[in-house]
Amino acid sequence: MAALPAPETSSSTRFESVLEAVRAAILAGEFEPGERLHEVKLTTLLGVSRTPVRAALQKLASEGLLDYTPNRGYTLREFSIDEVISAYEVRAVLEGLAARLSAERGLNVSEIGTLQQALRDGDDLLRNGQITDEHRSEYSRINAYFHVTIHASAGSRLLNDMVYLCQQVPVSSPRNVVAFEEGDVRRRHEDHHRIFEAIVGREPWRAEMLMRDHVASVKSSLIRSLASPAAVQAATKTARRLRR
Amino acid sequence: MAALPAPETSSSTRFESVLEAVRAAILAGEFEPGERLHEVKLTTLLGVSRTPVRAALQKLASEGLLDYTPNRGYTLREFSIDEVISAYEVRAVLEGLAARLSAERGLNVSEIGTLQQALRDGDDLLRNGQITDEHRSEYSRINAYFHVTIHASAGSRLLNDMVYLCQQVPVSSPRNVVAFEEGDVRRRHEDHHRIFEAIVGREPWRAEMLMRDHVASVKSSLIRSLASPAAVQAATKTARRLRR
DNA sequence: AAGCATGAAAATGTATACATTATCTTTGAC
DNA sequence: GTCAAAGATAATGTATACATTTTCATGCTT
Repeated sequence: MAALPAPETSSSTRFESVLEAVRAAILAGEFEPGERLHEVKLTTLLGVSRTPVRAALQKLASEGLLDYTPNRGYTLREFSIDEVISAYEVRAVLEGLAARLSAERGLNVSEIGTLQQALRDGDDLLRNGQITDEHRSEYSRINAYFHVTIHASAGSRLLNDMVYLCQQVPVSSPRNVVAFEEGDVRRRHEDHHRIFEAIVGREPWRAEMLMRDHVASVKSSLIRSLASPAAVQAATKTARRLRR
Repeated sequence: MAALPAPETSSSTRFESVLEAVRAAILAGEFEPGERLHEVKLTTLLGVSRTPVRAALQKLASEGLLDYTPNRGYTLREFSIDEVISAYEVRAVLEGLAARLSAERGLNVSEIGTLQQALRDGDDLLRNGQITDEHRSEYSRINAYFHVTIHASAGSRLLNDMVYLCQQVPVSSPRNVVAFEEGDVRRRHEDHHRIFEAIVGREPWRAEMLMRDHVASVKSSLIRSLASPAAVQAATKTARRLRR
């Protein structure tokens, strides 16, 4: 069936463990926006010395999650709705560029294989009428594979790093597809087919526009769900938790 | 005359001094691509302990200048021509987005003032026929003001951070305008006038396309100068030094 | 001679002590 | 009672010692 494995996640060094622990705590809403993250507190909380804690905080600041002021330490950034939305705008133009570059360079055999696999897996998953939460979560993984493959085929590390940064913005992670309605999922899967077509057909401009609109549509869904929280409550659940 | 002051540059903490010192050393070509940057060596070289050195190296890695592997330290990244070129592609779509967002939001009085000042200063500078290196360097500062103001008016910190990251890629910094031919400088200044017009006139799509092409043209100039190094030797000078 | 195991050297990871800066509390003056 | 100054407290910045890992050289085995 699905030949796309889940990504591995190991941490050997303490710095990495602390990094993930603090990141998880932040995303779980355990800090207020603007709140200071004291090194010593985290130290006692995590049972390690200040050294790996400092390194982790610096990394999180470079990812945009924390603010840093010399001699004053780190504070949790607050993300306004505007910033979350513009993060999608940024991601849209970046992924659009990735699709264009990919179409210009052309895909290699392995990349074509992965994309076709992702398309087939999606087809299979959406074949039957009903879509459960499990389906959505599974589709989320397939979706990630599709996009990551295209980013990689663009051949620009800078571009890759920046897409990663976009995904570090709370609420703008691709796993949020879980929160979308069934029609949205089907529509997006059809987008994938067309985008693949444009890239394989070496149509850079079309690939860029399709991908751009594809990602921007996530933004629209988000705005829609924020406008009517009762209608699609699942979508705002995470958002509210993070803004608390 | 020119009411646009130069940016200030102070460093209070040692971490910052080390950061700038190492960054300057890298940009001056004092390390080979792929070469390791040993903490202890930098320690003895700079007369500080490993702590600020480690912090500086981590920062430089987050900016994309260094690679990091746990337990194995930092190495200087090598930037292929392709990567430098695609950095311009990225910058083009990002600045294009900034112009679009700026046109959508509209400029405030202060921003309009700064942009008009930049345009006037450019007009004055380019009025007389001859353009010296001093003129280019002066125009470079005016150019930076124009672009930075538009980034800021887009109102997205993520976008700002990413444009900054693009500029950290060697050879792709805006100060490279210095290396351009006279016709290029004049052409770009005219671009500025049209971009300003589009933003003030609240034409998001036009603003985006103009800005995108404006930045992409820098890429074209770079490619041109790389193709015929004898013709525009100044442009490649920095590039060769950094790739050595 | 090639390859592998062993151990020494050196580099990075981590903890901790001390220095410097920021923050808070207290005290005094008005 | 309010404000300001001074000291106390606590936080971050830096240096250094120790732990762990990597790397390299040495010598052994085949």
